[in-house]
Amino acid sequence: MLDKKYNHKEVEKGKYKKWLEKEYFQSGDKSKDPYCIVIPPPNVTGKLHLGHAWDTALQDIIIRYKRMDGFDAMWLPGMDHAAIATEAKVVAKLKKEGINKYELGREGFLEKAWEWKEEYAENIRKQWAKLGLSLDYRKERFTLDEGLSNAVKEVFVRLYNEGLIYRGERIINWDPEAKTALSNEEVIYKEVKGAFYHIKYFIEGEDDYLEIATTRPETLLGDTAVAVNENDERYQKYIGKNVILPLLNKKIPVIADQHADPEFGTGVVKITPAHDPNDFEVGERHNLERINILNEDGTMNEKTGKYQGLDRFKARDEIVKDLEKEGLLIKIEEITHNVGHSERTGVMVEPYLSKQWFVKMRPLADRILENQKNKETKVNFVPARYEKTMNHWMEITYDWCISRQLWWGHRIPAWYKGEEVYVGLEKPKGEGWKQDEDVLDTWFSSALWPFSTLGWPNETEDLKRYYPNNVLVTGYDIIPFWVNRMTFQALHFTNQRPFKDCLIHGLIRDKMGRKMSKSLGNGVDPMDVIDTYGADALRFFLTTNTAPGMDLRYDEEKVKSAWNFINKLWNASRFVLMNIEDIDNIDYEGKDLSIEDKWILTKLNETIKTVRTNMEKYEFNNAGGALYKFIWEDFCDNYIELSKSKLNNATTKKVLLKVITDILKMLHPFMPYVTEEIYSKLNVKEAESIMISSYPKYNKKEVFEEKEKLDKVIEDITNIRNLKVTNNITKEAGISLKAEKEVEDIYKNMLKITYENLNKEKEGEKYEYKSPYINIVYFQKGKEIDKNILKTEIEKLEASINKRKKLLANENYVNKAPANVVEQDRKKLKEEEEKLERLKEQL
RNA sequence: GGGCGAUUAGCUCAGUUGGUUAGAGCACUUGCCUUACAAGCAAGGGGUCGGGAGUUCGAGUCUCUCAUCGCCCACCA
Repeated sequence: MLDKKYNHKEVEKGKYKKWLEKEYFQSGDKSKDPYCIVIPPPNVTGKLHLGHAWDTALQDIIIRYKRMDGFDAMWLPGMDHAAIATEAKVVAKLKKEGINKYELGREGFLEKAWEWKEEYAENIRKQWAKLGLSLDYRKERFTLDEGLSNAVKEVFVRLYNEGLIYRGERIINWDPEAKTALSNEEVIYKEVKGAFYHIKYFIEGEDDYLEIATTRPETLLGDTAVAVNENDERYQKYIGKNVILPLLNKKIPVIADQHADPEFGTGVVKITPAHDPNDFEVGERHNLERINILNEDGTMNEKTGKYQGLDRFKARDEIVKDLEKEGLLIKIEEITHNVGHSERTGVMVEPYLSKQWFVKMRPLADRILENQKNKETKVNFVPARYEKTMNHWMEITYDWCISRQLWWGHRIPAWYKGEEVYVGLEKPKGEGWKQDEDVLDTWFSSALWPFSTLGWPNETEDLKRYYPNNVLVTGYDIIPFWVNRMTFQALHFTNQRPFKDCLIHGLIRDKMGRKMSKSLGNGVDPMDVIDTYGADALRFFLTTNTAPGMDLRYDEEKVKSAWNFINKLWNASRFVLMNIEDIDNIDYEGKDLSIEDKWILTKLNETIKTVRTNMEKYEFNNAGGALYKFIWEDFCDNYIELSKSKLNNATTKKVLLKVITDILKMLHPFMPYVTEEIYSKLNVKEAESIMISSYPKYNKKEVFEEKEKLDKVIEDITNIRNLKVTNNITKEAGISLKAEKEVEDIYKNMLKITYENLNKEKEGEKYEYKSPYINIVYFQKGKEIDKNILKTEIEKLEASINKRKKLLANENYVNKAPANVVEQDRKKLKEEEEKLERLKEQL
């Protein structure tokens, strides 16, 4: 028997371990159709947050549903080495211990990083277990493991040989804190206060000057030209002349270039090819020298004379001071503008000239855009609008900078000897080859995740069976980083989409709608929530409180509400278990079913249909809502109450058992622990675990037309209760009752009418309620009847009838609206008119 | 500047291809310790769907427009 109250800690205890021991999570039954999800690999940088809990709960719901529904369901776990993020953490940890990364050296550092990885991976597995995720751990992968590293190398080499990977000197986004290049996607633009510094650039040998505005005055040390637009009449006369670069007193030319916009600022632009992507292009066009003025750590380098060694911001201050001293500073105009920051370290990124490896994106992106036009082969986004996000990024894409000046990651498979470059899977033969020191962007390996985890480039059984994956579940913020890249790599290397569907969810926010972040300190640890309310309540909250693709606010009250729902389920189950001890099968006979049995079985089947439809559409909010309503209202409030007077009837008991079994099964993907606990206590069950039982199927034979009748009876009961409450009818009131035989007891039980008060006295005011199935009168002495309520109701009803009559008199409506809709209206009108009759009689 | 989303009850959110009287949870009112559950039961109150225009027999739902908020992208010398 169940305890009196639902206790999530007791319920969850030991279950996950048992599931693992029984190997329920394992895939591979070849007699079934395959269904595969690969987990978005969490970074081995720390704890899982609520966003992970949400993301994985969604996947677990899908995979458990599919497993119960007869698929060979495979959910592949794994983790991401998260190159820059992890390296930053390990560096910080070492720093605390007084160890410098560079003193440690590459090998020593990697050893520490692997130690870190093991520790955090184990922690993540523990959290997955707490959440109850049915992952097939035999398939677990790590982006840096041998197989995946081979896949990475293979892809790099092949793209290189196809001309889709190249090495070149470009302006990239430089993170001076992590001392590495970043991709455009890893740069976050934030609005900051800054200034336009207006500076005089004197014309060589003249008293005249050009006024130039810049937000980064320190870069003037790297200027190699000044540009104006050739159509700009103000400046045409200067083209071809030289200006004197302030502070350095160096001659640089005035050139004509379309980059200078006469409408913007003063119309004159300083050109710093080594520190601005646009200027870089101008430099290319005019063959200008590229002068890099920065060190890797963001300090000024040896080319900057007296400023050498100063931090870039300190140097800016000094330069502005010096300009002012020399009378070259015209004004400082304060502005707010968007400046790029590193996604990981948060520092301002520096556009920086550097030799890096790039993926040539245009052909790969076009492949996606082309493929998305084909309904049969495209990635189906849910909600569909997110396809636009992917397409948009693919339309504007830049070449992808993939090299990172880090140690933790896949080392670039390129070797150099003098001017020679060799790219291959292995070190080339011969002496003197030196491998590239850099590693690859972490997303380069995660882009291969859907197929590299299944064994690609080898033609493995798993790859044949589980690829493409059925669905990928992730947040919309990850589309540009990951979904896009998986898609073009998959199309390029496997000629298929990586997954058929892509279920997108939003971001988790705090109760006030703010993003959860460390700096705000508003983060919620899912493990704390599980401790307080249990994994089942957390999962139900996360997956049923929002429509697909929308953000979700974390609200403890709602988790509590989920807990209450589970407690309700618990108690309903308790009631059933208390009363079915002598039942050893659920094979009831159709002829033995009462009207209430038929009613609940019909409702059950309607619910199964709705739930299944919504599970297939990933609309778990609707599936959860339908279950909530069915369980609480139909089953608990009505069927259980109705069953209480029939507990000596074996059929009633069997129906109770049948319904609670199907309820548990349908809820299982949402709340695995509690459903398993209750299921284990059932007398009759098809499997030793609910996990491997079958998902309920819609059964047309158990849909009965008597359902309509009981719906009406229940409506009557509500109305009669309302009549009693609004008129203060007491227990002592006399009752006269006439009801249809089949439903008479239902009225009596639900209205708590006993023989004592039936026909007891028939004096006093009459309170009457009539319907097709019942005619009941309450007699209460010494009370005036408040007929106002009745009058209002009649007025309302009359208004509704008039409206409907008018509608049905409208030829346009009758001719154009679907027949069933019109028929519904006619039926409704008839009912309303009958009801009006009855009410008028009572007046 | 471009795109996307949101705007529905006091709060947080649903509302599927346009079709009865727009739903839920929490909060609120009233009455109940009825032996599955007081973290519960019963009965209620509360919104005209951001504003405006249009299409339609019929609009929360489709179109246009305006407003506010949020996100993404671009610009930012």
